[in-house]
Amino acid sequence: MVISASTIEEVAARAGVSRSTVSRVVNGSPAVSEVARESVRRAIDDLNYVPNRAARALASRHSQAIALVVPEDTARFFGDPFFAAVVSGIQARLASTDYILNVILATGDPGDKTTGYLRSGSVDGAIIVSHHDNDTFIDRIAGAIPVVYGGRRVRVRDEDHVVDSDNVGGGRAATEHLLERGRRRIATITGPPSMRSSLDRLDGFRAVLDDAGLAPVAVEDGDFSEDGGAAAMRRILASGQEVDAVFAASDLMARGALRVLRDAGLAVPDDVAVVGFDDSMIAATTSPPLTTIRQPSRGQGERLVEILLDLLRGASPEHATVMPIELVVREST
Amino acid sequence: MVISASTIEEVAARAGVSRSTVSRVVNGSPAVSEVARESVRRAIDDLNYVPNRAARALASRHSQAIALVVPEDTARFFGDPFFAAVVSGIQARLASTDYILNVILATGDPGDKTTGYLRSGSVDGAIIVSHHDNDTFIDRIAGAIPVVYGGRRVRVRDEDHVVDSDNVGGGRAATEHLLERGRRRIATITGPPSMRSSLDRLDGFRAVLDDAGLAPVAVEDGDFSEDGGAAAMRRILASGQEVDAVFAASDLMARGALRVLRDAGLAVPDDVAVVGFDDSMIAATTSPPLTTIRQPSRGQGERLVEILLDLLRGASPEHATVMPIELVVREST
DNA sequence: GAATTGTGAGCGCTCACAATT
DNA sequence: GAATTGTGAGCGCTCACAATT
Repeated sequence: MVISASTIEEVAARAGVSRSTVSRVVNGSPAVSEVARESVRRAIDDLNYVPNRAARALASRHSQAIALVVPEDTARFFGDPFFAAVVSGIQARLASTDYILNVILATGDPGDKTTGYLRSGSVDGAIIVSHHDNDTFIDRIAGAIPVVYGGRRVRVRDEDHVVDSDNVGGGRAATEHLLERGRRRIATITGPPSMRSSLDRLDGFRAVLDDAGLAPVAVEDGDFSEDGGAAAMRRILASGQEVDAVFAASDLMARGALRVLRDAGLAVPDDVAVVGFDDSMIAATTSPPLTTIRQPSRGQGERLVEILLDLLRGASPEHATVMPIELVVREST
Repeated sequence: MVISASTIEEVAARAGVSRSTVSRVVNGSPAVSEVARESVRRAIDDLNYVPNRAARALASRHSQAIALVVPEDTARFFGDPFFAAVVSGIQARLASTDYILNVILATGDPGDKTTGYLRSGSVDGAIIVSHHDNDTFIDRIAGAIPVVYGGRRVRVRDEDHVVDSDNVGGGRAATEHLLERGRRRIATITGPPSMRSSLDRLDGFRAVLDDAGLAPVAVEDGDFSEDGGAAAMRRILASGQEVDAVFAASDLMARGALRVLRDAGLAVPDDVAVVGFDDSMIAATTSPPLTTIRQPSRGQGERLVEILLDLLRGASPEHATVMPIELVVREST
């Protein structure tokens, strides 16, 4: 049963006041008498009035909505608990504001429909996560509304507003930990090279091995997915090289690797030590529980919102925020 | 660099035509000369013009957006590959239309902000998935815009438009399969009782056992999550009862159960057979690969869109669509 | 008369300012 | 003069209809 919506004029008529007074009540202006406010409130209840958002946006030039743009494969976005944590941080920080969150899935090249939507005033700003090097449509969005990026872009630009984790530091910490455990034949499973976080974690990994005078046993792309991690692990084993440790650049890929190691009859950590990245919800429930690099995913979501809110109110937040990482030792190393 | 948007009047002036002609070109009307069309196109390009969606919505009374409303815990929504499949079906079916998808996370009681947004003309209709019995805000949405439900509500209402799987049939098929395998001491791990799909799958399970003159060894709530499934399996084992089979009402819960069984030193399927539900992406990669009930999750997403599109164009689609299920036998039974 | 184009009104709000108490 | 209220214009489109070729 869809009831047609009532308008501000109808509410005004019923309450015996003008359009303006209704608008003031709806928007919480203090410049309204108690009597008028009460009468408007009653009329709003009686008529089940909800302000028309398109009209409000047109007049005020603000939509009070922000978009979370996800240029990622749906299965990957949903499959990775890292995103769940970021999103819940975003939602939590937004709860106390008047902004509503609008999740826009922009798999592959989203085309003019999605790009146009984001440029058309439907949202006041956007948070873009899990972006890839070849996502050119992003520039068209950033040319129209304020944008904050979760993770630096592959081509880093100083004018971007970015909330990133210390991925290089995380790659370093994971690798140093493996060296401390006495491992010397270390492989890594990376994220896709189209993402800065993949490159940074790999850089940290390589730097530490370099300093130790070692070379990686293998560098395999696991595409940040569980199946990709499993496939990468299989390739590493199939190459016939000896391996005593693996740094997987996400917990999900690490879980895939653990599965393959178990199926191959290799013990973790006795034969092969494994370090993940994220410390997502799944890290504690793999078998064995996963040593990993914690990044504050939820906090990253909150920070993304804070930067965007600053931008929307015309402030000048810092361009690059780097969240600290931390090694969490469990039983896989 | 945010550039302020140009308007239809500016495009008209530059192209040397009226506002109306620009509108016709933008909206693909055939009643425009080639010359005018070309000149408008150039002006649009030059000015980087994108129609203001709020103005369009206000004038046309259509937003060309539909919402996917998810009254579900963020971690659960993201963690379950079933939703990923439904969402990708929705996106796929929507790709060929002018509608944009707006994912709205409505965890817990979403409050007036979200409800108001959905009632305010921001979207033309809504698809609601993973709804629970106590989600009262749903009625307020359904009173304002057309709504299609993914899954029947706990209180089934004939006037609702619903796309559902044959959950009772799925529960039956899973249980019959276990009986055929010679199992007699069968437990079930259910979804939350606030969801119709949980109740239906349990009904199918009970009916088949009843017909066979058997009683369930245990009925434990696993909350449709992997950890919930693991905890439920632990409770079943701790009860000390003999169990030779488990029907878990989702693949994710089944995976949790498999983990607990392995840790308890029980072999699957030799000691305990396990059937899941969904045939989601993870079913084939558990160890052992999971026997499960396939529901066409992606197809369900597509169908949800089709029903809603019918509603939006004023047609009268059928109220209840039931998607068929199918037993998929792998190695866990 | 058919094809193309433009005009006027209106969608439902906000916001500046004037008017009223 | 301060507190409260209302008026007019305008946000950027669409849509019916009239005007033009």
